[in-house]
Amino acid sequence: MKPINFKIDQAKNSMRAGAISTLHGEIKTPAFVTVGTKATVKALTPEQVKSLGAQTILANTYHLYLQPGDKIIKQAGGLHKFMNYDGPMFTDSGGFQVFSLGAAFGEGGVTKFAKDGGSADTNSKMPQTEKLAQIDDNGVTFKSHIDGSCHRLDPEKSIDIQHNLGADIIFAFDECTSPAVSYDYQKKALIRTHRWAERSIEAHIKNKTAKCKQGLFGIVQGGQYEDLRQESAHFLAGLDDLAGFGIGGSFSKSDLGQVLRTTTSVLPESKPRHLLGIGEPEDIFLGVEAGMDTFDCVTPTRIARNGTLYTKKGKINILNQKYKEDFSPLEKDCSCYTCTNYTAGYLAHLFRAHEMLGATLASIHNLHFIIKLTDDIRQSILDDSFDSFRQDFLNLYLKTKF
RNA sequence: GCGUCGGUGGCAGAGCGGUCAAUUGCUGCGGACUGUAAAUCCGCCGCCUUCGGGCUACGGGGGUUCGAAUCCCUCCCGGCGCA
Repeated sequence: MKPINFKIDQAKNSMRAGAISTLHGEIKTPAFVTVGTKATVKALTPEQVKSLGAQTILANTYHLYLQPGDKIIKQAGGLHKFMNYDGPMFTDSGGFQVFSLGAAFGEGGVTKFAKDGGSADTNSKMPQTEKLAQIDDNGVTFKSHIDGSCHRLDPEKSIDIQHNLGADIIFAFDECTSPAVSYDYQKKALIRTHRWAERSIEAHIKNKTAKCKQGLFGIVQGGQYEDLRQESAHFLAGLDDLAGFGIGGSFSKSDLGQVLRTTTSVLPESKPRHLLGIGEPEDIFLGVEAGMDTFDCVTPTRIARNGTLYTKKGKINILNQKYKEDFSPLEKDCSCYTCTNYTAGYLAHLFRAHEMLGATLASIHNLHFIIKLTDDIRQSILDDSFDSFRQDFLNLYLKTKF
């Protein structure tokens, strides 16, 4: 029996509405995957995560390996038991930390997205620091961001850790590249990631128990280059032991949709596709249209903790003066727990007072917003009304964004 | 009343002759955040500005000095001690 099954309920052009079934339940797609890096969705209990409509959580290999250690989580009975969450779970392989603690470390403004137009972002400077990750063809040497101790992660180690963690969907170890890197480097990294995918598979299928419980996804790389994306998708499509695909790495915002379409056109329709680390509302529309099934992103919860909230009319900053005396809900017609029980003025107070309930209420609202959006997108595919839904949503959302 | 210490930008609190429109923290006002190094980070925060600079400022007034938030005199206000 396969640990992961994917069925398509409705497909139109390249997009589809379907369901991924796992041993811990089903994920109706397209779906937003909440991020719970360290076995916790920051500021929320798993019960809150569930009750706001989330279907699944993604945790992180590198972070849990360092703290508390994958052995401890195995001893506790696995990730689900450890954090008291019985829904489907993903674990990322640690490939993103190759980037965030490597190329991007100490580089203010370097993100997965190349800045359109190439202007450097001077708004978020961080002190120049020695990189914490060094890559070679066999793996990555990390200096722990917690205590500076030295650690080695490679495909076998990453898969071993992910076996111990026990998520339903696990990812092959990959190199997430910086968008600033040259074509030649992207290609080099791509080839390395392919070798690592083969090694990840080998390590996975060797473990008979894990093989039956956990589905392994390979990760497509290639940066913003369509030919590299295609090459990568081709390669991974040929690996039968993969249960699905992650689309990783860096993009340029202006041609995200195009690059994704090029990629998915090569991937088999029968397997689920996860877009790693991307999840602004406008990106989800692009992704779904290009045939992506699931999306994880830290944005809803991170910006929530920093005081930014999604509304149908765009993002707002609750710290802005005008919300101090606004005693209506953030959004009048929002059905989330926060909006049905609290006012914008109360949230503004909590954030000004640095009260942690603010982070909780804001996270509930933002996750509800993005999850409801993906649910509505799914429904619009089933109803064959995706185009008009997208147009109505984005007209309102982007128009008042600034 | 005498003695003594002190009065600095919204607050706290540095500075004790030039490099001071004045360290720093907080508050205030904006902004950023895309597989979480993040309840974080970045700006701005006397007034005016064609962003070069200009103007008024460290309790009030007077003085010393080329130059004072910084030294002296005096007044006002506050803390403490003694009557």
